[in-house]
Amino acid sequence: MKRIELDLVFGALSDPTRRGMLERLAEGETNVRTLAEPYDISQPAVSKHLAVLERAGLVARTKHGREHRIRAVPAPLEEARSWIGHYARHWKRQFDAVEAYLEAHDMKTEASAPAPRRDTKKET
Amino acid sequence: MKRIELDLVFGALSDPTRRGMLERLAEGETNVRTLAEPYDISQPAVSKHLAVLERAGLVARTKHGREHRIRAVPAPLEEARSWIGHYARHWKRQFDAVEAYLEAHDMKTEASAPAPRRDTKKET
DNA sequence: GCGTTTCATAACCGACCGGTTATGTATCCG
DNA sequence: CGGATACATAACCGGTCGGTTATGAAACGC
Repeated sequence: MKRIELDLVFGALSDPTRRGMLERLAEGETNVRTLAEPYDISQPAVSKHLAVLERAGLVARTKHGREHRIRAVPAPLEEARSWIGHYARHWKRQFDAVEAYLEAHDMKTEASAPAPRRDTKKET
Repeated sequence: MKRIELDLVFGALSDPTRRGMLERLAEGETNVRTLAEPYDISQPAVSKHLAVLERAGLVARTKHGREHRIRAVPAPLEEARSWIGHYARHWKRQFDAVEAYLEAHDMKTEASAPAPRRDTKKET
């Protein structure tokens, strides 16, 4: 369930136009037209991008007459950041260990050691 | 250029199988078969997922004989996290302001005030 | 050498994505 | 009222995506 949400959040972030819109929204609420301004795409394309962002919960909409004011919603982003952060810690540790190993054995650039010096203790 | 990279990173993260693989990689390097084990998909499908992760720079590969040892690479994730973090600060501020406003005016749930009490000073 | 294992590549399929044009629906305004 | 403005929706199109089966290539082990 959370999985699906993350799918949508990361999926929404994978497009530069949508990221650009979110960046713009950091400056404050705007209507759709203003949000679309920097991009050389049709108005329906903008509506679609907004729909994607909305489905992911990244933006919310408040109708003011014929205008739709769009604002960013930080919660899903925090979730995404948290996911990354949670695993990044492990990865970093892992990565550092590998780096240290390669460094120590002077094996940078493509390992593959075909005839291994068998004094390495096979660390399962 | 960085834009394209972020596209790839977020795009790679938008799939639950690939996120699962990264989670698994937090526990350490593995070969492709082991990485594929939890998923009920064909081996070529796994290869494709790995290719996506590799293109995004999230994963690196070292051939050991016929095995390909896969490991996580933290750098692109840090970049993604940093992007989120950079704008999340603004969004949060923005969001809190809006929340406070709605709270103060008791306007939670769908605003749109059709017949506005016209003592509000029209704040552009 | 030969079968097995590990993985990649090719070709194909249905679904979705990002874009378009055309049209519809409210709302504002003169 | 009627036109203009702000937006959504529908229908379509080419490309990518996630999956498949079939096949290929390289390394291991007997």
